[in-house]
Amino acid sequence: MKEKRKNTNTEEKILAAAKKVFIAKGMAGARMQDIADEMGMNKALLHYYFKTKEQLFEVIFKETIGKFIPKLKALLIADISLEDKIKFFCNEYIQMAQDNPYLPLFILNELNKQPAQFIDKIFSGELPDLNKFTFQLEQEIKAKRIKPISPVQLLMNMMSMCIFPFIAKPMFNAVLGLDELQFRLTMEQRKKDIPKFILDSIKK
Amino acid sequence: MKEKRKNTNTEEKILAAAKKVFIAKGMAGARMQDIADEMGMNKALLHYYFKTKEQLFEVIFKETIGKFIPKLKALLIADISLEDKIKFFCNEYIQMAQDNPYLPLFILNELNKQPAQFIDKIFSGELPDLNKFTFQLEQEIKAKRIKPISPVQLLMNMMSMCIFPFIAKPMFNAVLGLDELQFRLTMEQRKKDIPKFILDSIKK
DNA sequence: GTCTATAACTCGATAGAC
DNA sequence: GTCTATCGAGTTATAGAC
Repeated sequence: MKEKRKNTNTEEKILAAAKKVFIAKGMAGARMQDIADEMGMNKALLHYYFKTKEQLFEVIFKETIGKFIPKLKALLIADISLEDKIKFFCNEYIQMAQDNPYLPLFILNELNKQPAQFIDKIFSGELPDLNKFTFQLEQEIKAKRIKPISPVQLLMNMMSMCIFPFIAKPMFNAVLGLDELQFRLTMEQRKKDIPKFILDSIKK
Repeated sequence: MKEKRKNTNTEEKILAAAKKVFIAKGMAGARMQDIADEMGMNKALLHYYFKTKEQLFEVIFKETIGKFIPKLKALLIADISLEDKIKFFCNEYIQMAQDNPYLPLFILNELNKQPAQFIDKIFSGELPDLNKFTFQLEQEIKAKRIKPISPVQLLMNMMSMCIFPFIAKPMFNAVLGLDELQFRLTMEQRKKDIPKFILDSIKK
């Protein structure tokens, strides 16, 4: 009983420390020693609970991405207006990146290394359903409420504007002369600015 | 004479092999062994021509990126209308990515590993001058020809929409159901669509 | 369960033969 | 100039004491 309790407790501490380190340094950059230091215990223990570094990472990754993807899938088929969909989408996307700054670049790297397998993994074998979104868009266009635009171009624009700044953050900070705080505020602002930018462009 | 010829020849072979490997795996992920294998010779030779891995990387890097950045810097301060600037910028950016499909992700990875040094390297110590662009934008806003928008948000939007699709290509291809050809055509289309999308959004 | 010590491995770099 | 063999630093993983 006592062992079980301790076990669980330590396991959680490891996961918390590992998440912090993995997010800060990425899978390749993270050292098992860093994780041990972060939790104030020793390396060997990590291997006792999670056989390999790979395995430990896998657990963290699945937990982080596992919550986010279903949310996005659900949003695409939700029963709300196109305008709200765009607003919620940008908000969720940017918030996720703010909470997990290292994740986007990591995902893109894995994606490019093993496209098919990786897509299968993150979407759990079921790609998001775009029919509803496409249909909504077509309806708005037919009703002359928005200008003609393909769902492909619209989705590309929306996702790009939300995520790319996080990946290229050091460059933006340097070129645009932002510090950490200003960057954070800029991205906070973009939760509203991107939907507005998009809607200003497509609305008639 | 013979040695000199051989020397140059081998050096070029090394550079070609190294470029391939570095771009595919990044500085940290690349192995000297991989490069040696790629050119069908042995590791020690690499160190004979380029003392360290770092040095070899440096040469490749400068050659690859060295052509593109000055073009962009020049464009920002060019004496053309804001509208044309946006059009040319998107065109150049997308064309570069089409010609070097692996370069964007490579650059972003290196950027995130060693932000300060990397920025110094790619901009050769001199950051792009945004004053002219900012001034032009302000003029247009004052003249009520375009809606208020900060240069930061505008540049972020523009760069994001041009580059991100190349980095996330496998995901877009899967989710949006595109094949290689359709993707290429989509990006070709975006050379015109992105400027239009931006201008539709900000023009009054 | 947790620790210390160390084995096992990876990889950049060098020595030295040809 | 090119090769084989090996060193040495850094890191993951394991053995074994407590």
